[in-house]
Amino acid sequence: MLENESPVSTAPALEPPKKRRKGEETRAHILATALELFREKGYEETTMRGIAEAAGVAVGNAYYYFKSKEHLIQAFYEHTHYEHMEASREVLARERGLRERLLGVMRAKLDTIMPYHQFAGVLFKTAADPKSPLNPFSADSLPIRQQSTDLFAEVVKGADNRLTAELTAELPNLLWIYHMGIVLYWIHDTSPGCAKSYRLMEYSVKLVLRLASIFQFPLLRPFMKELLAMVADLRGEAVPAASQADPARA
Amino acid sequence: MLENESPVSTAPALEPPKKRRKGEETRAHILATALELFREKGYEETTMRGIAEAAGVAVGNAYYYFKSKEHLIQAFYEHTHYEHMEASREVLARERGLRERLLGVMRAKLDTIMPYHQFAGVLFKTAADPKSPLNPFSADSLPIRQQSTDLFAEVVKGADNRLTAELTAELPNLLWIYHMGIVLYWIHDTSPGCAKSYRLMEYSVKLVLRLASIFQFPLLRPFMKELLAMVADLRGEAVPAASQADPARA
DNA sequence: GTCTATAACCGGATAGAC
DNA sequence: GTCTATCCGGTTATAGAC
Repeated sequence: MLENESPVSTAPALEPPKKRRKGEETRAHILATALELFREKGYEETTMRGIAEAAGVAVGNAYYYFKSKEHLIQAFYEHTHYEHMEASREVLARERGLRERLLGVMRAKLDTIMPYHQFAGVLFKTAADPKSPLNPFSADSLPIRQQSTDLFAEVVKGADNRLTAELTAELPNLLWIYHMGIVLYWIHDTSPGCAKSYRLMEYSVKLVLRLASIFQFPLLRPFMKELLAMVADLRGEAVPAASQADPARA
Repeated sequence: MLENESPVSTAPALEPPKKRRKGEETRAHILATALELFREKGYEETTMRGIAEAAGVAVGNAYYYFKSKEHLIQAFYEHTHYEHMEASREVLARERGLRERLLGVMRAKLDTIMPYHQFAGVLFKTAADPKSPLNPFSADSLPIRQQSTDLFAEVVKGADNRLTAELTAELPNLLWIYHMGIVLYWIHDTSPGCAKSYRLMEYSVKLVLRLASIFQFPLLRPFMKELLAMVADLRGEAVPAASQADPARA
């Protein structure tokens, strides 16, 4: 025991510990091959046998790295998520106006997912199942959902606009939902280049911000407070999760 | 030729033409058995072989009546749709206020789908795929979608409230989308008795109507016109369909 | 046109040997 | 970590009976 394990806090070597390296490569290679085939032939038409063969591995090996065909999608989903975070970073560093920031982040979202439009339906198909780990509300998806929500928080916080505290607090969640709605529209959008989705996005950003400012009118404040209270109530506990069931009454 | 065919416009007999009758019964029996099994064990766990066996028919026969396992869901979907139409009829005959009418119709919607909450996820899963005939925007779903939209038109038209003409024209489509959103929330709702979905529905109905009346203010009319124009633009041509491709430039 | 029975195909998923 | 063999279930095909 206690051989030369725990390479965690050693020097930032260019070469990661010899262990793990091979596996990571195989994993990445299988994923890349799969995504390529998905783009070429679509999701349903691509078989796990086909992926394994094209990647030069055995079927069982593909399953060693990805628990199921759907999990390949999850990996893809994470992939575009990080691309989006990256693209958003630039926008947020550049823009100070709330409108420009939100617009930029939303445009970046559509831009990063566009190459996958043809098999986006499958993504959403599996994501729509409440029992699927791919479901954006699931515990498995929490890290990514949290990052996305934080991103929208950053959109709001870094802007020079003034908003009420209540709205600032709830807006990130509302924007996350809003962006899911846009993606949902995009999935069903058959217009050339998904031009309609872009138009919807641009218009609705304007709309959202106009609504936000309208509801700042003192006359409408109680209205907004009620709305935000409702939203807060209806959010939360997406999945009971399998963690220890605490029998203590809260 | 021209034997005693075309029983179409004869007397409204209680007994339909002897042909077809048996088949309809078998079909209904298979569907009922399938839905029962779905409710008992869930969709994935129910096999076509199991359905056939429980219904006392051969597998091939089940496929004779339903092109695929998914098509059983479509049949179920139509089933609850008609139940909803039925339940709504009563409400609309009784109520005259727009709020009460919309509330009643929406409540009826949730009530009719509640018994199927546990496998509703699968329904939506298949429905979310743009390529699936189950997709609510597909050509296959057009009849039902049309009926639903007409139902919402009836909600608005039969009410004693005054709304602008533009709003009255577009509201049915908007309400249809709105009701899909509520159903989407419901699918992911794990609260006891889906209480949250009912709360969301009741609150959002109030919200929708308040919004509608707010946007009638003369000051906000241009805002609303712009919004409605956008909605009209972004709606339409869901699926290119396989009908004759007319090469003439419009 | 409705139905049975049975075998086969295909592809996602798993078991267990190396 | 990687492989081969196998299972399982949706789906199809066939061939025939009422």
